[in-house]
Amino acid sequence: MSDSRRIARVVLDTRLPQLDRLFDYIVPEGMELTAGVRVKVPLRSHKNLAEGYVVAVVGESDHSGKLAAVAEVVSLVPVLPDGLWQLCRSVAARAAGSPADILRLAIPKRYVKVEKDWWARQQDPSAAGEIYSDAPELERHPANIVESLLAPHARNFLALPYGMTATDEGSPIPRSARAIAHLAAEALSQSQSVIICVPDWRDIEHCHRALSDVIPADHLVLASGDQPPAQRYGNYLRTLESSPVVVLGNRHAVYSPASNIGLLIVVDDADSAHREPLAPYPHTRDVALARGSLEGIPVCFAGVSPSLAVARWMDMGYVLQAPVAQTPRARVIPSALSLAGDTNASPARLPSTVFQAMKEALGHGPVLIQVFRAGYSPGLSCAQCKTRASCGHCGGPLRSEDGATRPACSWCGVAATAWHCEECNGVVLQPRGQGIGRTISDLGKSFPSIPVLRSDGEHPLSNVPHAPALVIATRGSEPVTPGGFPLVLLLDGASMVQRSSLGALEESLEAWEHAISFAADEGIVYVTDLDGPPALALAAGSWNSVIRHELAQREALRLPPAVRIASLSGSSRDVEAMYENLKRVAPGVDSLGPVSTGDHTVTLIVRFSYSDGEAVTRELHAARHKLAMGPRRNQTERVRIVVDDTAALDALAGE
DNA sequence: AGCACGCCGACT
DNA sequence: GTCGGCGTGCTC
Repeated sequence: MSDSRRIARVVLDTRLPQLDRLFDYIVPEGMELTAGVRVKVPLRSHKNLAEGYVVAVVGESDHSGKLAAVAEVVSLVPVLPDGLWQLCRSVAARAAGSPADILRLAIPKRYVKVEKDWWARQQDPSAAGEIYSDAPELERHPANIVESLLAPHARNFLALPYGMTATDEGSPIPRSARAIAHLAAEALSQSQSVIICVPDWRDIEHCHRALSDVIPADHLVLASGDQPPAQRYGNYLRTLESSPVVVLGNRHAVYSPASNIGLLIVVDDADSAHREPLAPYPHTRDVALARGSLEGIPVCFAGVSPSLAVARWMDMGYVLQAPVAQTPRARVIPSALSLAGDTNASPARLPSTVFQAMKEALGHGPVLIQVFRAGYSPGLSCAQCKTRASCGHCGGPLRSEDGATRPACSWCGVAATAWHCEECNGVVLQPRGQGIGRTISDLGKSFPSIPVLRSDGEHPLSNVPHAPALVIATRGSEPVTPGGFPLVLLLDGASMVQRSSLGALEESLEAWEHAISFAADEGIVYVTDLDGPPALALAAGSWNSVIRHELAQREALRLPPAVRIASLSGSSRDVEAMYENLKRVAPGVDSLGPVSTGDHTVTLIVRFSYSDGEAVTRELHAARHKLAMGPRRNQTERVRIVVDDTAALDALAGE
């Protein structure tokens, strides 16, 4: 028999590292099957079927043993095109993980009914969508910018404008969203697809409104992790069609298999929502670059200011800064939070100038108050000895949500009923530090006739009317208002930027600039409790010197993004052994730690250069494989490996 | 993960 | 004699 036989190479949809390779199966005579389709295949026994995807159909197998046959084609839809498969392999390799884990992020769960409807529509030629011809009256980016952004293999940073504008229907949207929408429309008018990855649903909402003005509905597709799964699958199927689309979504959208992609846009890549929370934790920024180089797709990072990583790439000439016109930015004034003894302090303990400005602004519009985090105070401590209060259950920090309810642990949520201090046996808790919530409740009392609107992660507001109100929002949850806020208050600046986290500066910067961009053009922004270079940079609207300084420091200290890292956690012996192996394949690596992270486990952070990246991640992947294959007397994996794990660095740096 | 294969203790 | 424990290894 021979040349006529077909062999399907299958990647299994499994979480097991030991099955992380391709398996060959005979395609039974007469079975309809192409590369990219979902299949069921026998594994080890003939009644045990595993799901997988056909990666290729070939004539020969290099497997010496006997081949089993594909048991079933789940559906004929080629949900895993070759380009996506190559991308998943590349991303997995970089993170020392399995392609199957990336596939699970990229391809949504199948919905039979949705797929049947879509399939029927595909077979019906009369239902074909119109060809998109030209965008209506675009506020055009200068042609040379568009040209350089859309050039094959281009990598750019696009500085987005500040301030608010409105859709055709009059709902307020940030100018940045409109700038992105118009860029997408330009590419679509050249029959090219565009992928836009934004951090969260709020940005999706803004961009969607902006896009709806310039893109026909049947060329606009949402690809977001938090939409209903059936709808997500339907949208995924739409992107498999050949007509160009604009795909708007969160970090999952970066994998979208849209055809003829002309531009891949990553918005606000400093936002932590771009870091995938599932193993192997790929970052949209890295996936985008991998895709750019694999497929020759131009990549554009966009934001009101660049992330550290992008700033570094610009320094290296790896990413170019797209030239854009200067846009108006609200006036930013840093001011110190008044202390209790300050005679000029307002009732809300704000400097009297700020208080006066609020009074004035509240005469004709809403005032936005950005707070660092939810909750009444940043933590509780023993009233007697001032030791930080921790949970008797798990040792996590105790918090009191609004100052009135019983304190609870912010890690495990257990209420602290009969709390007593570990140090001095005191039983009285008091708020630690200033407590933003207190400032806010004081503010509320100072303006008794003004309504207070709250917006946080759990109860977000997307729009507030342009009417007097105190709008209190946690960072990232700020609503917009028509024309922008006449006054914005950024509270608690120092504690935001002084956290020990490696991302503190970057995240602070992004949160502040975001809030500033929601202000009116003629608006004023006060930042409380912040001084030094960040305050100057915020006032001047230029972070250049602060970012350069930070990058130089990271370079000197050998910290990301100047180097790459991986964390190894497990028994001291296993971790050390793995580290020694790594040093053999890449002599340039060095380490931080090990530090003890729980009973009998230590965490070691391995630092390696970008040029060693391939060797190091390959070795880590092999080590993971070996661990899975080895004896399993202890159910849990013996060493936990996380590549580019900056959270581990934070945990190591300060408790 | 499952599931088969394999090599020691108690059973009709 | 063989039924079945779970320790070890492999899955096209």
